Amino acid sequence: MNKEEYRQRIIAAADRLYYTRGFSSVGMDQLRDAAGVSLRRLYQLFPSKGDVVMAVLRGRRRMWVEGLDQHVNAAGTPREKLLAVYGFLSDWFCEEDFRGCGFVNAFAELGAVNSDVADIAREHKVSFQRYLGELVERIGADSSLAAQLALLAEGAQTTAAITGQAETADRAREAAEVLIDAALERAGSDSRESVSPARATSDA
Amino acid sequence: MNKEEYRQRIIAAADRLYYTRGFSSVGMDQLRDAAGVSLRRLYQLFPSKGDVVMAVLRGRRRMWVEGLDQHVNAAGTPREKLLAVYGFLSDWFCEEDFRGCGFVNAFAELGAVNSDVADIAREHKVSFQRYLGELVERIGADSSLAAQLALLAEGAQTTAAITGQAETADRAREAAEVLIDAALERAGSDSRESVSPARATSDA
DNA sequence: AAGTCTAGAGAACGATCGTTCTCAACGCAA
DNA sequence: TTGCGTTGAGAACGATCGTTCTCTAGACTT
Repeated sequence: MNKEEYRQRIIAAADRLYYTRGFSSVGMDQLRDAAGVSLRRLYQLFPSKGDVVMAVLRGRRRMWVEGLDQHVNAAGTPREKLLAVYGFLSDWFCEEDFRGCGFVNAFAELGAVNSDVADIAREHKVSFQRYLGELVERIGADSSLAAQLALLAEGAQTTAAITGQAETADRAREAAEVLIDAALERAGSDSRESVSPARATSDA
Repeated sequence: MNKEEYRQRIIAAADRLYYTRGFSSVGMDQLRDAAGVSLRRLYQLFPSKGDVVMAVLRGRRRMWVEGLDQHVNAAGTPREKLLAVYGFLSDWFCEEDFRGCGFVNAFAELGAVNSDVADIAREHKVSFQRYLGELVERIGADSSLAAQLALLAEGAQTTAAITGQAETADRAREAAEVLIDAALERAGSDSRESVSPARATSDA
């Protein structure tokens, strides 16, 4: 077992503990036990708890991007790709230990006293909006649609976390369909003169 | 200065400290200094820190309801009342120490280890949805619209908190207008046969 | 085989936290 | 004035936390 494998073991254990109980509720001793490493090795690989926290958040960022890409790429049309975002959320919300967006939670708990945490949370949200912006561009709708769809996704995460209702993702998806169609209508009536309501998928 | 006045002083100081720095970052000593009371009196009025936290959250709940009511009641038509929700958010987001929804933050930091906190956060979100449900009922749209509008408001709060962009409230409002109009169209074409797109405000 | 380096187990340390206790000062009834 | 209850200021306590240190055992080099 090399250093990188130890790192991954620690990050995986820390991610689960921090996510389910909060950051300040989990001490280094508990992390050592859960990861099955010595305190010495833990501090050798991560000089401080803050380093563990940041490594966990970076890992979560990667997993989010991968999971999202996977769902979006599996969808066919650009419109379906946009809606696949909410399918991704739905799958996530159904996991038994789902407890909201890890970055929102980290920002809430540590953002005010740890600027690195605040920064990565902001980056995460901004890059998600950018991601949606690219998908929105492909269906030929105005970029403001991306911001609207991001709000739905964001709201779904916190609502599902607090109320525990995984179906929240479906409500977000339904709202997204309405917003997408409305944006496409607008785009259609802007470029030409006027266009029939539904069905306005752009090219791939 | 009677007991109730002391309580309010303590709650006000705790609210500001907890909201801006997080709950576990603020100790009872700092709270004592900020509130200008003795530790003895603090513990006399609030037997434990958890009691202060719950009192703060209950106070925030009251302030949220009052502020929301104020904005909504100032609006004329039912449709404007629904949109006033986002005006309320906009004003809030512009406050300099805005740091997101206090209940989301509390849930993120303490919800996993403090069921009272998780409960009040859930109650807060559910009652907001119910509130929107009543407003939605008045414009004659389907109740699913309330869930959609709640997601926008929820997403706006976390997005504005993390990115710092107060204009997020305006994006949410624009999306809300689209969703409201679409819901009214649906309601119209259900009860009658078909109806013109915009302008379908119901009676007061 | 001797010496050197590494690592595990966990004790120890210093800081901080929530909470309680001490003690002196004060208000007030008799 | 004397005695009694209450209060403020802050020391003290016990627990916990992040971090470091000690001690020992084993692996590896020559």
